[in-house]
Amino acid sequence: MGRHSCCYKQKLRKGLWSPEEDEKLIKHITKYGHGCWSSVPKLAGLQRCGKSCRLRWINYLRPDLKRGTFSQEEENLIIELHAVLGNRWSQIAAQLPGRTDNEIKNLWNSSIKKKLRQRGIDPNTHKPLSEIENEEKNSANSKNNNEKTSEGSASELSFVEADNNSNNLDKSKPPGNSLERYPLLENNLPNSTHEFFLNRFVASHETSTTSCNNNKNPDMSGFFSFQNYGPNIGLSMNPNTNLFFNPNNPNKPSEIISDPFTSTLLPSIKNHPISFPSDNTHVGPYNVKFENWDSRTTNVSSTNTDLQNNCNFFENNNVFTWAPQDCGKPGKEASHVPEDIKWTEYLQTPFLLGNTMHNPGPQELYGSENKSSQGQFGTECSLNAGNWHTNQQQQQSLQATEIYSKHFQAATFGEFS
DNA sequence: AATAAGTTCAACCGCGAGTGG
DNA sequence: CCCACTCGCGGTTGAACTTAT
Repeated sequence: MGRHSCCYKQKLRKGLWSPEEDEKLIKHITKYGHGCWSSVPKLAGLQRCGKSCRLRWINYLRPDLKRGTFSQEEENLIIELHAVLGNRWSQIAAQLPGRTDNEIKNLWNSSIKKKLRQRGIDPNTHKPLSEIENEEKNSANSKNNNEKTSEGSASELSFVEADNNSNNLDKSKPPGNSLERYPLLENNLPNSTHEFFLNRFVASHETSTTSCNNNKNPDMSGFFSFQNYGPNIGLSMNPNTNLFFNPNNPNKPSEIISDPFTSTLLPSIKNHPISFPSDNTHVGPYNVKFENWDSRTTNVSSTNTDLQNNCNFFENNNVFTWAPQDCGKPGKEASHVPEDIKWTEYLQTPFLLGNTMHNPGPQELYGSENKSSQGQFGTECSLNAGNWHTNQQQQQSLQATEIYSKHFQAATFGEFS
């Protein structure tokens, strides 16, 4: 592991975080918010650079992290999303509440890739490996031919080639031959399948961030039809991964997708009526009392009407963005548009996902193994250095949806305050 | 028991985007 | 437009851990 140049200049600490450092960071952020990350280490009394603090918080200390082993449903979802989004880990992570992009990326590289290859599926293109080999042969042939004629035609083959080289992954394009894998889109596909996906994403993003009364429909239906995968990988044939589908009509977009805020209350919220937890269980590595997390997260008396009437509900209440409380630059804060909430966050907020993923049992969610020092998702980890009390039984009894509805409640109704 | 090989995952690196002066 | 700064992202690294020999 290297060292940030800023760390090097300032002779800052690097490497693994000690419990003492974690404690300092948590205390600081829970009390003051992170503000400008660059100022956090100084204010928190840490010999780290702001970047390192940010990373530590986002990937490890955040209270809404799930941790533990990935469930089969989560893996399936990752595979499906990867087929659409490619290596856009942050967007994939946005679909999996409590998971970080880093975590998902690691899982992909260490586990899922291997599994797919074992099943004869190319993890980059999500096509059968045999098909890839054929295409490579054809590509080689056509390349020889094209060299004699013209260059630069954006062919499917060149796309596959690019995808096969992860270093050259074109982030603007989802991988693979979409027509084959997204049959529902056949009638809708524009000239470029990749553009189609991108446009959908961009449109939905813009829609959600610019106008809540906009009825643009980020139609995601038909994205997933992974006939290539075997049953053990369990993809879209899994009825529980109907993330983007209207369960009554898979060919039509869900009401949730079409208009998350104007027409009706989020159906998933309806289906998962909020009930306050009797305990104060959190999923992060520490049990944290939020004293002054963010002015927008506390003292919020929110109702369903708020959700309906205020399209900026999440933004105003900062439920998911953990935005800075004070960014040191007054102008910036004054005109602070809360951190950009991606379409994915609108659409697949935890309670939405809870409705789309079946509720896996605790064993399924977290696995039964006790990963010694990795058991960081205990609910009652003391802030005492080196004394991380875990209560995995209690933790494991929480299902994903419960966990996240709790956090939603907590953030919305001031549970942490 | 010792060691090599393989795996996991926390953390770093470098880049690009956004923003303000 | 340029520059400085911050933030966030994806790729990569390497220490710690696990498994195989």
